[in-house]
Amino acid sequence: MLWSKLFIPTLRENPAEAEVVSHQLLLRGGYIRQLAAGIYSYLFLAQRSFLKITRIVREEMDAIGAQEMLLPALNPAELWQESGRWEIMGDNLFRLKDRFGRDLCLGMTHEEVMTSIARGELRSYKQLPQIWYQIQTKFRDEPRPKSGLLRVRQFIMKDSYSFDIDAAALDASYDKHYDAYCKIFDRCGLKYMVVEAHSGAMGGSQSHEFMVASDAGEDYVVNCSACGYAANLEKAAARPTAPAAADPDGDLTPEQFHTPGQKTIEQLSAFTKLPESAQMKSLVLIADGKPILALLRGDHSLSETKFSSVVKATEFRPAHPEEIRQLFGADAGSLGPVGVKNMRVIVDEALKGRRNMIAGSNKDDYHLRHVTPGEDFDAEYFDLRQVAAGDACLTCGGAIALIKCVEIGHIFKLGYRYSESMGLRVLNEAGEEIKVIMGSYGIGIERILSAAIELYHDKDGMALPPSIAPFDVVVTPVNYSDAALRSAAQEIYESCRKMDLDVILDDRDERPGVKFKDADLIGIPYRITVGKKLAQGQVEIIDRKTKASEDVDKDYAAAFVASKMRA
RNA sequence: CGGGGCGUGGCUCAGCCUGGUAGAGCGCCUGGUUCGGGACCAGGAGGCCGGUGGUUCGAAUCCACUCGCCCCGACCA
Repeated sequence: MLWSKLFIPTLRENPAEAEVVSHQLLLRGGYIRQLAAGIYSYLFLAQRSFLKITRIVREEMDAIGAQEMLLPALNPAELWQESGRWEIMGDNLFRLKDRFGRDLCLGMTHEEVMTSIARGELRSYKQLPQIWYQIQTKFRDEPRPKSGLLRVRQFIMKDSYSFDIDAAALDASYDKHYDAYCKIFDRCGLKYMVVEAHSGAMGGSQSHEFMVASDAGEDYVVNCSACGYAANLEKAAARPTAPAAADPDGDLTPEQFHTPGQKTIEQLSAFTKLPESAQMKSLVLIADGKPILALLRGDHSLSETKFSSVVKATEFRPAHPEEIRQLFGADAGSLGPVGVKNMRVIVDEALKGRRNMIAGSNKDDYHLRHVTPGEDFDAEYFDLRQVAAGDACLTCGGAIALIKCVEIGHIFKLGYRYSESMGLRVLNEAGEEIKVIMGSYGIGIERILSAAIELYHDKDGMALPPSIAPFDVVVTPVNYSDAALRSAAQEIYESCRKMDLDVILDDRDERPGVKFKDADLIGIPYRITVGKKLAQGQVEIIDRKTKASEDVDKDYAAAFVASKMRA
C-alpha cells in the first residue's frame, strides 16, 4: 500500500489525556481515536494489528477443535436473571430497555447465551466434549475507564466455553486451552507469566491468568524467582516474615492498660515500644448483613478475596463507625477479640501459636496486653492475609516479589454454575440425566496490542513484534522525487509484495526525517531505506527493535526481509 | 460515588487573577527553495473560548448550574 493514500494520522505531540505509554503511542501513531470515556475508534493501523492478532487466535483455537460462532451482544434480561448475574453484576452490566419496556443488557461475557444454546441442543454424552468460541465485542459499564485500551467500556474479546461430561474431561478441555493460550501469546511475541488466580464469585475450582508485567497494569502478581511460583496477589499464599520481636513467655492473663488517644497500630507501636507485629489488628466487616471480626497481625493486611471466600459472602464491606460503636461499645481504635460473643471471629494463620500479644479491649483508650489466641478467645484460623513483598515462598523459601501486571487472558473451570442454574443436562452412558460441566476462557484482544506496546517501545515509538505489527516492512525512499530512488523503491516494493510481505511504500513527498520518525513511531518491524547507497546498488535494512542497520543489494532486499520475518 | 485537575483552531498550550480587537508553536492549504532523523521563505485558511443561565454598557475572563474528559481512591470474571 502507498502511504500517501492511507489515513495514518500521526501526532507530533502527546495528547494531554494520555498517561500510560501504550495509550500515548496508540494515539500518536494514529492507531486509535477516543470517542468517549472508555470507548475508542480503531483506525486503520489498529484494525490491521487486531486482524493479525485474531488470526493467530483463530488458528490456535481451531487447532484444539474449538468451533467459532458469533453470538448477539444484545441479550434479554430473562437469560441473565436465570443465571443470577442480572443481580450479581450490578452496575457493571450495561442495561437498557426496548420500546416496549423490556429489559435488555449488553453482554460482558456469554455464559448465558452459550448455555442456552447448549441446553436446547445437547442431549447426549456422545455430543461431548464441545468447545465453542467467538471473537466479539463486549461491554462493561466500568466505573472508571482508564489507561487507553487497558480498561474500557467496550472491547473485543475472544471467549470460549467448554462443555464436558465430567471433571476429568473438563481438565482436558482446560489443559487444551492452557496450551493454546501459551501458543497464542508466544506467537504474539509477548513475555508473559501464567499465574494461579482466584476463580471469582462465580465459583469454579481452578483458574489461571496470563499476565504481562507492566507498570500500566492493575493486578499484582506474586512471584518467586527461585522456584517459579506465581499467583495473583488476590489468592497468593506465602510465609510471612517472622515477628519483629519474640512474644513474652508464660501463661499470662490479659491485662488492661491505659492508651489515651492511641488509635492506630502505628501509634500504639510507638506508645508501647513494641513492634507492630506484636499487635493484633481487629477489622470489623459486615458480610451479607452480619458482622464478622477478622484478626490479623498488626503489620499485615487483609486479603478481601480470601476473606470473601472464607465467609462465603456475596457482599461485604467494612463496618461503619456507628455500627462498630453499637457492636463493641468502643471505637475502631480500641477493638479486640476478648469477650466478643455477638459475632464470628476469624483469625489469620499468622497468629496461630502466638502468645501474649497486644489487642484492643473494647473500651475506648484502653488496650489489653497478654492476649493469646485460642486461650483468651476462640479462634477459627484461616489464611486471610494478603501476601507482601519479602515474604518467603511456601514451596522453596525464596523471597517473594510483587509484580504489577496486565491481564491478557484468563481461563477457568466453571463447574456446574450455569448448567445447574440454567438446566443444561445430557444423558450419560447409563441413560441417566447428568449436569454438564463447563469451563470459560477469555482473551482481551486490545490488551494484547497494548501489552506488546508496553513491553516493546522506546523514545521513538513502538517496536511491535512482527507477528502483530500492522505491516511487516516499510520501503522508504529518502527522496521520492528523485527518479532513481523512486523507481528502485517501487521495484523493491513490488518484490516484497510478490513475497507476500505486508509492505507499505512511503511515497509521500516528505523529508526523510519525517518518514523515519513516522515509521519508528508506528512500529513497523523492518525498514528498507532507499538512499545514497543506491549508487552502489545497495539499500539499508533497519531492524526497528534493535536499530541495527545492514546494507544489502537492492535486488535482495525483499528476500532478506522475508527471511528475517520467517526467523 | 468521594478527592483533585482540565475544557480556548486538528495537536500542545498562553490569555482568565485585574472584564473592552482571541493569541503562539506545531499541523493544514498555495507558491518557491530544499531533501539521510519531525527543513526554510512568502502568502493563506481555520475558533459561537464545552453548554445554559445570570451580573454588566460590554464576559473566554466574574457568579450559578450543567455536561464532558483526565488523574487518585472506591470498584473490578
